[in-house]
Amino acid sequence: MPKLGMEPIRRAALIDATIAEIGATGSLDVTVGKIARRAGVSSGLAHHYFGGKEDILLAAMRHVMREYAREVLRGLQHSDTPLERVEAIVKGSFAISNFRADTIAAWLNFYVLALSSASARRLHRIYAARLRSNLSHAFRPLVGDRAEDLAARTAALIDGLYLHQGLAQNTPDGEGAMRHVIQFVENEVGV
Amino acid sequence: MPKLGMEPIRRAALIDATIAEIGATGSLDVTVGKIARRAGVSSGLAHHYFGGKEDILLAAMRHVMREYAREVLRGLQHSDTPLERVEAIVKGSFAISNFRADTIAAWLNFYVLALSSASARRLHRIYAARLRSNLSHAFRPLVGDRAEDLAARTAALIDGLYLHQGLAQNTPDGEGAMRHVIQFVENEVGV
Amino acid sequence: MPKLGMEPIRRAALIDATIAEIGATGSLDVTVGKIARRAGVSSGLAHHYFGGKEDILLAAMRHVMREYAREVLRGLQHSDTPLERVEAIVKGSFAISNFRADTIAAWLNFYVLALSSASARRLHRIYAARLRSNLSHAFRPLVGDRAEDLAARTAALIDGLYLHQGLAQNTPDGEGAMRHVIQFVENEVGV
Amino acid sequence: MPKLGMEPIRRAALIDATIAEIGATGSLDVTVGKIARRAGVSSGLAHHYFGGKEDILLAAMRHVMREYAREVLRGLQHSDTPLERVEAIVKGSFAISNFRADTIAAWLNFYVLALSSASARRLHRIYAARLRSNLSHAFRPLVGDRAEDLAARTAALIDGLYLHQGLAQNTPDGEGAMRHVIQFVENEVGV
DNA sequence: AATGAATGAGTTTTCATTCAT
DNA sequence: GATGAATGAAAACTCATTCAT
Repeated sequence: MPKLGMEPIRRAALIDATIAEIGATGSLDVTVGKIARRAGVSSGLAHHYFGGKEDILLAAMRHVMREYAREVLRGLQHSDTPLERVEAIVKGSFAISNFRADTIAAWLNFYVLALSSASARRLHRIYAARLRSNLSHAFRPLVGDRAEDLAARTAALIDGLYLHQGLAQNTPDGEGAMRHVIQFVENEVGV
Repeated sequence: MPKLGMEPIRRAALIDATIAEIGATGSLDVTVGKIARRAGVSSGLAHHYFGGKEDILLAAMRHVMREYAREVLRGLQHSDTPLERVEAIVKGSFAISNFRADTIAAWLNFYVLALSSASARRLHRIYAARLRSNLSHAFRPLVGDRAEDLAARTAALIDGLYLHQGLAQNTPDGEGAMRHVIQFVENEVGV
Repeated sequence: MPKLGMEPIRRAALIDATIAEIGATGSLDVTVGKIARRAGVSSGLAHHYFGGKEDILLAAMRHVMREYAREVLRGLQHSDTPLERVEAIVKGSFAISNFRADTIAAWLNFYVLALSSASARRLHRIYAARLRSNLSHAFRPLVGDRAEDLAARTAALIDGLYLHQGLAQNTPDGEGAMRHVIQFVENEVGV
Repeated sequence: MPKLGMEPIRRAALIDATIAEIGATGSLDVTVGKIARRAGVSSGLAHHYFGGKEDILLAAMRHVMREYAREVLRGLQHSDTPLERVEAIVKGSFAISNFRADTIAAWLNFYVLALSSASARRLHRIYAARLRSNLSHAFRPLVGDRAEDLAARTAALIDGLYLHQGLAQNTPDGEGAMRHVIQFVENEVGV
């Protein structure tokens, strides 16, 4: 007899398994079968819940993005000055909850998937726009019209550091990456 | 005697076709058959010359990297001051010869491939080390001990802009990306 | 729940089809697709159950060897004198259950496969050692120290007759082959 | 300018290379390209001289069989008594000129090829008939009407020992195999 | 709900064979 | 005569997806 309310548990398990699997192989050439096995369910069930492989991948990315958004939000709620707001966004990007080898691999693969998949592209645009907008608003009181420009550069730097950390031989160094960005920001806003 | 000296011609055609094909699909899920067809040869020939799919991909990336290195070198030869040297490296990264949609897609896919393929990783390390070293040398007369650090940040910014440009809806804007980096650099070295 | 317990049925069907296919072509240049079709399943399923072509081939041979061992065992259980034991082993080798054109073709191809495949060689060694040991034990009460030597010669004669029968134009004549060996044995032990 | 009289040299080199290649891989899954390379010529030339792969294989086997026939003939010419004649045939079968790992692998593969290839079968029949006839003639003065039967058994034993020696772990022991057969023969004819 | 049996399309890879030069 | 460039058919193998139970 099927237990009631299993669905959310299964979905979560499959999403976690997906990220773990991407982290383990380093690519999206991950089989639904392996994801399902890692989640302790059958491959059929994975399809049943998500529809298809791409949907599983996107659900996993949505989860990662949600975690990231939550982290940033938490930071913003404790920020009073504009500079603190900027730093909260940056810190959220490199908080350990997102900045694990698994998650970084998922992000990078997702970026590249956005080149070929329309739905991934759509999802990516949402994320990118929100990050840009967050940064822009935070920067405006500090640099006025340069805010847009600075937000773009900051976002690029963040993503570039993700790339480098993802490809580095040692464990991702969130602290170090964060300092890079904050130093850059402080230099730009002239603290 | 058979047509002699076809090999370099075929190899070049296959490499070009590979980059074009990656650009067209946006991913490395590109079939040897399609690459070969685009190059006007049979799939068998592609294997004959390169050995296998991964070898074709790596050969294509080596070609792209060589083009990039050539571009940077050309710039460095016309540079007299340290700042000019930095700018030459940056300009090389965004010169139209590398900074086309095709090539950017290849670069991004290559970065992600380095997560899962040992030979891609090896190749990537060589490229990354050279870029870092070039920037570091150029920065040293300007900022002394901060050179290493600044080189890392600059490299990350460059790669981040690649990522953003690759995912932007419009044609890649090398000029704009370049200005971003140069502005960043000038701000950091305090011109 | 899906149809359960299909696995043993499919495996048996695939093994039978493999032997039939080898018999039909006379070689191991048999495609997984053809085997699968003959077994009434898809080629994917054959891989699913066995892993790969070589595994299918080896599973088929293990089946043939098991049948042979069973036949010999049955004979031995009804044997009281040493000579009867020898004859039981010989009869088992040429019993109709093994000595059909199909099976002979499989054996011969298997022998030759053992020249190039380590796992086939391993399997062959097991079979050869068991046959030798069975014969040796049976011969010892009859010829003492000559048992080893005689076992080797008998085994060679059996395999040689397999070869000849396999290549003969008419249907394999197990009876005739058997008589050859038994006559040889009786002559050697001096009955 | 092509040297005159190169053809026989090329053919011989290709035949030797074929046997060596079969010995090295232990199977007939030998590529024309490898054979040609080993012989120091192009794959095109191999086809030019022999027509196709099967023709190369058959030419190699014809060569092996010719060597064997020569060996036997030489032995027969020095034989005076019937028993000496039998022994000459047996010795020829295990003379080092045929009984090398390479050659044995070729023989065994050839036997199995005869199951699926009509021309190999034809060739095999010629060889088998000749061996049988040689043995039969030699046996007749010794055992009269049992000659046919004894020839068949002797031929089977010879081939069985080939099989066993080909699959043994150590270097082929022609001497030992020969003794096995001669002992068998002497026992049968009652020396 | 959940399984896992089953499919079959799609991809890489290998090679005998052909042929222009 | 001789080359080796080029082809393309054939085969193994993988995997997303479907579906009966």
